[in-house]
Order: sequence, then structure tokens, then C-alpha cells
Amino acid sequence: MVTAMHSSTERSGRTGRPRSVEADAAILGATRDALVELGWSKLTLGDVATRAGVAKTTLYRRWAGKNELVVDAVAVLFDELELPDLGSLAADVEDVVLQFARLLERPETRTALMAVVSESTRDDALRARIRSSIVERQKRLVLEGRQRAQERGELPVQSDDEAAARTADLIFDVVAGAVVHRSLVSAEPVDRAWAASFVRLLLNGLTHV
Amino acid sequence: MVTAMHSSTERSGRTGRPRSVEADAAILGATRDALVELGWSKLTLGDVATRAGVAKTTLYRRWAGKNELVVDAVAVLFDELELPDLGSLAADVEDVVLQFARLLERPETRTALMAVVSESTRDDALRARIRSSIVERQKRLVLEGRQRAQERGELPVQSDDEAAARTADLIFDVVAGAVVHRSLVSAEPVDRAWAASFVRLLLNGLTHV
DNA sequence: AGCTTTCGCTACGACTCGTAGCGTATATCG
DNA sequence: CGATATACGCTACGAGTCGTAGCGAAAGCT
Repeated sequence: MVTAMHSSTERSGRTGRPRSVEADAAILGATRDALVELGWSKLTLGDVATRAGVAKTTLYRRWAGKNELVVDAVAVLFDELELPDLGSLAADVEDVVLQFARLLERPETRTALMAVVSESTRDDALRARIRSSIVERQKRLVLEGRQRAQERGELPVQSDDEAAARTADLIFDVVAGAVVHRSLVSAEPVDRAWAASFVRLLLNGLTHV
Repeated sequence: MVTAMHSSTERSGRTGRPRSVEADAAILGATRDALVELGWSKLTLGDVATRAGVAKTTLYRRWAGKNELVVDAVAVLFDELELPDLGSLAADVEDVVLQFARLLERPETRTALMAVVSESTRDDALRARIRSSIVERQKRLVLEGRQRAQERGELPVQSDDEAAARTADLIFDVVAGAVVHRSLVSAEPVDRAWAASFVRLLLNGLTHV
């Protein structure tokens, strides 16, 4: 393993000089700034190092390359997403959709997210990193929403655990995929009107409109 | 305008030596080959030129850069998609979903599609190119499917034309987004089982399962 | 013919990459 | 305290890519 976990405290048996945590924060912040100003393709590690007030070699000591660095820099932004309790499943989902859309409107995430996904198609380690630090973390929103909807009686309880897990994955792909496609590919605004019609489709289906 | 249209015949008032159409085909083919072997990030225009048996300068005379070249090289693959008539809306959609998934399994499209979308977030001309040569062209599948379903009585006819257009766009984003997300982000297989449960969700909704 | 544009080729400066080597700084361990 | 171990900043480097310029030759049109 080239790069170990960064966020967690691994202050165990290590004996030498510890890595500066301030440098870590400065580098990730500088990476986001550079993404905003330059975008993915024109971002260089040398530039990030200068912005962070850090030597370029320090960057390479901590991250294997641009891909890994950007994933870490962007991942934290997704943790801001929260599922509110607005009284109904439709309202809850609609709110999260709008939150997610606002996140995708930010230049950092716009330019970085699809780029790292593209890179991950030829790099298994990178794909695993994206999954664990972004995708898998946000499935909590689906699980929480379903739990609440079941308590309200809006959704039936699935007895089979495996089937329930598959359904949750399906919903996640549909919601995240639709919002990403609308926002980044179709390049049309995800506003309240679109979110409302999407949620109606998601809950009632095409034939029950 | 740096690069003019390539596909259409613009054999009008031009007076000098015409551009070689064989070169065009060779370049686009070489681009796809290079995408398969190297992936987006390691693909270089010099390498493509060598593969195509063409001078590097010829490439730059026709395309502004890597982005535009790859969009043209990949766009034609999407025209292979066809909407079959299997008797029911569900069966038709399921089949297209599987076709689309197979297209996304190919290394060329896997690595290129998300990359150019990422680049397009900072390049309006590129975004327009993607829309006109890929996205907008494939909406035909949605329109055709709806038309057929309405004739079968599976879907109601929307009298308001604007509302109908918005619905078509919504469906397109949901279907394409879900398949792309499942295949490229979640990196899980889009098999018959997944396609079936997705179509069930799309037609009946979460609450009518 | 003459004109116009494309072609292949070579060469170029500018830039980025990722690494190596060095001396210095800052921690833990005996 | 000294010894050890690791991280740091800095400089320098070869390798590779970019996009462009300049040239003579080729291939169309009128």
C-alpha cells in the first residue's frame, strides 16, 4: 500500500517526525481552489504545492498522483448532504435532490467528479477509493429515507434482506444518476420544478402519472 | 470557427486539394484503438497520428484538440442503438437498457464518455458538440418508445406539447443516468435482473412495487 | 497551364511529470 | 542526553507531451 489512510489517527508505533496535519489541510484546500480556477485538466501538482506553501515532493510522498489527491479533496464536500424530515417521503427526497444538485453546481465537483470516474475505469484501486470515500458513504441517505418512509407507512417493509439491499442500490443509482445526468450531461438546471416531477416519477412510475 | 463540420458534405465552392476522407476514417479508428489500449489520460495525439499513418499536423488542422477528436470518434458508436418492438413498453425499454449497458462496457466508451463530459463543464463549445452529436441524437429512442406505448394504450397522450417535451427529457435523464451510474460509478453489472427491476421501478414507481 | 489547399516531414520552445539527492527539522526510544 | 528515524524544503534532472512554424511536394479545380 503506497498511501495509507489520511484522516484517521494512526499515531501508533511510528518513531520519526510526524506528518504535518496543517499541510494536509492546506494541500486539500489548495487543490479545491485550483480546481475552481483551472479545472481538472489544467490542474498541476506543482501548482497545488505552491498554493499550499509546500514542496512538490511532499505532495508525492502522501498521494500517488492527481487522481487520488482530487478524490480526497472533493470527498469531504459530500458529507454535507443531510436528509431532512419534512413529513413525507416525497418532500424528503426532493430536498436531498436539490442539495445534491447544488453540490454539483460547484465548479470543484463539476469538473472533478466525472474526471475521476473516468480515470477509475482503468484503475481498480482508484475505483475502490471513490466507492469507499464517496459513493458508499452517501448510501446512508437512501437507507435513512426508506427507514423513515416505512415507519410512516409510505413504503412496505421488505422481509428479504438481500432484496432490500438490492432495492437500495437501485434507488441510489437512479437518483444520483438522474441528477448527475441532468446537471452535467444535459446541462439543464435542477430546479424545484424538475425535482418535483422527478420525485413524482420515482414514487408513482410512468404509468401512474 | 476553427474546425468546420466533418461529417456532412461541404464540397461546395472549395478550390484547393480536398481533405482525404480515408484519413478521416483512419484517424477516428486509430483514436478508438488508442482509447482501448491506453485509455483517455494516456492517449496522445502524436500516437494517434502514428497509428493512423498520418502526420501530427494533419490532426491539428482538423480538430482543435483531444476533446473534440474523441467526441467524434465515440459518437458514431451510439448510433448503433435501436429500439426493438417486443410487444410491450417494459420489454422494449429493458432491451434498450441492456444495449446501452453493453455499449458502456466497451473500453472506448467507458474511458472516454465521462472524460469529455468532465471537460465540457469548462468548455461551452465542447458541451454543445457532445449534445448535438451524442445526447440529442439518442432522444429519438425515448420519443419512439413513447409513441409506440401510446399507440398500444400503455401510456396516456399528453396534450400539452411543452409538458410532453419536458417529460421526454426527464425520462431520458433518468434512464441514461441510472445506467451510467450503475455501470461506471457503482461499477456493478447491468444484467437482465437489474434491468428488469429498474424497468419495474420506472413504470410502477416505488410505492406500487 | 495556374491557382489553391492539403499533405508529410522536421524542428522547435514551453511546459509538466515523477524522482533523486541533499541538508535540516522534529518526533520517539534507550 | 544522544541515537535513530522519518518528514521537510529545495534544487536539479531526463523524459515525454504540447501546439506551432516552415518547407517542398501532391492533388484537386477553372
